[in-house]
Amino acid sequence: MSKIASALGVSSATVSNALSGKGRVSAELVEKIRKKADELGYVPSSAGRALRTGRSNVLGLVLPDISNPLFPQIAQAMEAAASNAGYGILIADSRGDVTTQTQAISRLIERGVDGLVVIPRRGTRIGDIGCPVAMVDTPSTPGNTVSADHWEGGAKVARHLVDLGHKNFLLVGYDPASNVQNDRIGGMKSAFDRGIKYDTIWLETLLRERGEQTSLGLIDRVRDGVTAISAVSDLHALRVLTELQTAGIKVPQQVSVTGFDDLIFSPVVTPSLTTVHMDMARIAELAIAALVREIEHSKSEPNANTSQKQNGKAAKQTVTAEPSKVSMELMVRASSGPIILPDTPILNGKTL
Amino acid sequence: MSKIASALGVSSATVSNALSGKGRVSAELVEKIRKKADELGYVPSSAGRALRTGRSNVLGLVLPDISNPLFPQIAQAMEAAASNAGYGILIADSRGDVTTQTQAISRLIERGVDGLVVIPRRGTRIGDIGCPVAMVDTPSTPGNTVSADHWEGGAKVARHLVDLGHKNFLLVGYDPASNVQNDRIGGMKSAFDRGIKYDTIWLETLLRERGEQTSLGLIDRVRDGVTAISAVSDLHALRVLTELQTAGIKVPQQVSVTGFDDLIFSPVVTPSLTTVHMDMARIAELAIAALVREIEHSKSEPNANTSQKQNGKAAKQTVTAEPSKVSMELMVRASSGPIILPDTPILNGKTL
DNA sequence: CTGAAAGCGCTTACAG
DNA sequence: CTGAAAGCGCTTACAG
Repeated sequence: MSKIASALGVSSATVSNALSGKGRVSAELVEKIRKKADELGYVPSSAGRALRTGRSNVLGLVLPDISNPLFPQIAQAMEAAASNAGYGILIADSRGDVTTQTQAISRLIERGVDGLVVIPRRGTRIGDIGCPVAMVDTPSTPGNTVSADHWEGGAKVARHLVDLGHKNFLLVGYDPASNVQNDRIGGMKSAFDRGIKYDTIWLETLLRERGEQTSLGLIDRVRDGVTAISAVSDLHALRVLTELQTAGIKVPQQVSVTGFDDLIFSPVVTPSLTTVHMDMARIAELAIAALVREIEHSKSEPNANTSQKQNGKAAKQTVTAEPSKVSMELMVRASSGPIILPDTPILNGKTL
Repeated sequence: MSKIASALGVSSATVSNALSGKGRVSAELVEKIRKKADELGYVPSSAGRALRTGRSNVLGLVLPDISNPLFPQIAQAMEAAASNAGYGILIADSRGDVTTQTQAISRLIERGVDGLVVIPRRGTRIGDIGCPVAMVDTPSTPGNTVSADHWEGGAKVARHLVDLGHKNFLLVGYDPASNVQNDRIGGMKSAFDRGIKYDTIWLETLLRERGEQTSLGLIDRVRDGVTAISAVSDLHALRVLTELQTAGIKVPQQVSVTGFDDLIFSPVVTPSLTTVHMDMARIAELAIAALVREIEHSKSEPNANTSQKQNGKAAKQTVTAEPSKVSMELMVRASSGPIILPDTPILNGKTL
């Protein structure tokens, strides 16, 4: 910048004003400065700006588990939303661990992020950390900023299956301690009136005890009359689907299978998977917007603007706007349908 | 920092030296300063440090497509490797587009990254951009820094199938312009000696013409004698697997199916998918290490250290160390095996 | 419309 | 072992 200034014989203040378009510089000078800047390949120093303004224009994204198959959707949506708002995204993986999550948050803060989007490890409360935070979680979790309406999503799939005539369900969860999964299952159950039978299994313990690749014992369930299997994730639905198919059970003619999240493989398998889609772009926009609002706001805030928190008692800065609930969309695809072969023997003698 | 200094009646230089452990401060003073820093909840200003040192300790990660199912593995590995080396990761999605990729890179540079890991859009050459770059691609691409040996991976699966007695293959690619996919397919073919029949299909055009959810016409292939189908990604292998299963074809008894990348669902479907796994952690370590080496190096570099590139002619800074090839590991699982029912009619009359 | 000056928080020679 | 001083690159009142 000083190079541009001296090359043109103007002050760096003028260069700054010209380049930032504050409008206090004559049009022709602006033009000249722009040209020179291009010519010199000038790239403003984010460090200089950050130091002066106290804002880095970078946001941190803390994820419970980057290897989660939903992560691509999340990261992509957050990156796009942040980018539109003029922010960059610094990622941190809390690897499902609460202490790692805390460390990740500290590291991000040390790197000078202006705010944080946290997708918390189940049931984590984030205390005051002296910087704006948007939590993305379930509506049933207090203190969150925005989330999909997982309960409604569960209700939608279940109602769809009930309307198709199904009366005997198997609900498949993974982690019984997950708020999201409990909401989804709760929503499903809410769509069942009397006359509907259902049972719920949670995979986590099952798999830990019997090994990752164990059979889920679905054949027995089907023999006992289950005609619809609803999972809390497409990943589990896929597991169910392929296990049924391997056993020669027809989906959806004999059994309907549904999932959640519209993962990348869901439209691509045969039969394609009926699932519930969340509008991540919207969730991300809301989260980022809440964060940005808070950040802008604290700029004009007159008090306590010393970059350090005062004696460990940081001002409450969690985003306080009313939490937003984003509706979920049912995607009806081939894996769910009316029962076509209800009364024929299910297996031709041999089991798996 | 100045707060700590004045609270203790020492200079900020001493605080700096004490906190950074440079060892020019007496042990007791260091102790006192540390304590005071904790007490005040001191968080060093990354902006101040960056401005002074000229390093942000942040690396940019440019991905062709965040929604790629392999992305979680990549991002997780890069984040971990960077974190271990003391760097943060700023992400940017080039959305498969070359211009977006260029913009993404500029944005990252404007944010002051010290270096870039680029997983290029197929066939992109990144020119001199005035900052260290590590490219992660195929060994067959010139100028890349590190990559998995996709060719070797292809050879490994194919050899595995040949050893199992298969003699008639269908190879499934997606994008015929992808270097990675061509390497994988090339490797497969290299394992076929005379006596092996094979055909290759590329899904991209097929799907564009006939719609995303079209049948791949696998039944005809199998009827014509194909007993092994090898895809360049688990995603396509999954598509193949479920299409076969829906048609009543047994995997692996009648047809073996293999994929690539060991995606999250691969061990979980029935039958679990034989695939080729790449050691992302190692790839990430190598890429980050190359980058860090280059960054550290350019620190001591005496010449041209003016943060701006001189008249558009930036010094060549692409990481030049010999490109590393990381070996790929074959994961033999249930979806591949010897042919058990070679001569029985494949379909019981009805097709799909 | 333009410029001189101060200062954001840090680190690094340089003195003492 | 400790301190005074300079300066990284920017922006923002404040004068003119």
